[in-house]
Amino acid sequence: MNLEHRVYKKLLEVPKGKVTTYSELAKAVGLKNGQRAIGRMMNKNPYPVIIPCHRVILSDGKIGGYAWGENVKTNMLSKEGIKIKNGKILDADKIYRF
DNA sequence: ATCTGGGCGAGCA
DNA sequence: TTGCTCGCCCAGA
Repeated sequence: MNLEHRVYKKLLEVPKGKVTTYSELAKAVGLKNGQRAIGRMMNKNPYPVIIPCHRVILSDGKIGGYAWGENVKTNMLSKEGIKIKNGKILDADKIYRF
């Protein structure tokens, strides 16, 4: 199982209604400062439907980018119960920690 | 609030 | 194989 799959699997641990950060995810798979690497993997996500890559946000609470459009990402999160304001989540406690 | 350098890994020449 | 670019970033100043 390569790094990408480990990342995807970790991401699947994040329950609906919660989100995680690139930083947390990176550390969870053993990367100290591989946040950008995580982002790249999400961008090249081979399973856009089964992998909830929209549940990954920036460590400062901002939504960040998204291959299909940041607005799409924002909408999806809203439907899952995450409150978003000006591109940032309101409830920091919604962030899932591994 | 803005800028900056650092950082990791996949893809392609 | 080596080298370089790019991407949904981060922490510090």
